[in-house]
Amino acid sequence: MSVDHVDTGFLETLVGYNARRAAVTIIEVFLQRMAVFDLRPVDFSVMSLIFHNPGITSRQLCTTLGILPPNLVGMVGALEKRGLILRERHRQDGRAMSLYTTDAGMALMREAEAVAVQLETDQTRRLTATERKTLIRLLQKIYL
Amino acid sequence: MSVDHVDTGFLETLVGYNARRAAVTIIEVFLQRMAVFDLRPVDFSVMSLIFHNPGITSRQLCTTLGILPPNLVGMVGALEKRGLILRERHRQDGRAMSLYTTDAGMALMREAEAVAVQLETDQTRRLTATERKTLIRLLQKIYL
DNA sequence: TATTGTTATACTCTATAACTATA
DNA sequence: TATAGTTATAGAGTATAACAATA
Repeated sequence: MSVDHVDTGFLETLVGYNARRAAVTIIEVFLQRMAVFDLRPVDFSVMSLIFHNPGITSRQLCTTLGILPPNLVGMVGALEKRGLILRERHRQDGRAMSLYTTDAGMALMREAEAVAVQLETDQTRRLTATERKTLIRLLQKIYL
Repeated sequence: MSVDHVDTGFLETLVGYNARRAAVTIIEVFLQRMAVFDLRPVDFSVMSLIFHNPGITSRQLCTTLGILPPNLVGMVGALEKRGLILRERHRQDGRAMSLYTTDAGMALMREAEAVAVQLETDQTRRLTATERKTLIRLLQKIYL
């Protein structure tokens, strides 16, 4: 026998379940709208951090975003190949690489971040401005 | 040059970014504490839905949890092999499989859900009971 | 003709080990 | 001796195509 209505009552009492479902829902739309920039969420995060933190190192990117170094190499390489970022040897530490957005990278990110802000508005359309602020504050109380 | 302090200001204005970070933080602890039951988050969700919806079909599980049918087969097969669930041919629809938790499965889920509830309390310890309720309500406004 | 479940398989994402260059 | 970056590779997670059985 199947069931008429699936009872998700218990799972919906869990913050982890709800946070994951909400994140997945937003990421789906993110993927669609960022396809024009050929940026996955992780590429967007990496570009945004380099954009707002010129000279940030690969290690700092990994620590901030929870990416493992071997998995960042390919991403940064691809972004450099596309002419969106530059890699320079760090001036004080010859082991590290300093990352910068190129003019093309900056132009792309200005557009991409505007799309992200619009997407944010659309995806939280059922929330008031106050509720959206509250939601973000409560989420940060969990992971920060 | 590296940067002294990484500015994550822009990313932190995005609900999607915050929801994902919060979800990942909770899931990390979930993995640790559910290891004793040998249940990943997806296994827990599947077991919980079968537990609270006896007779639910594979198709209903897939639709509810956003899992693709080919990827559910192995999970259900493993849970059956462990003696936690039973699979029966659906009585009205010979194509479908009805799923039920065994006594062992029910006993396991009573324990596992108690651990999930405790984990919930621990992970949201910086939130008041009201804030936790608000957080869940706002997240559901996004994905439901 | 459509749907449920299944198999096989490809693709992506994430994780581990080991190496180099530098500190 | 430790750290930043890199390479190669393994493992986990997710996706598509095609099929049998049933509706």
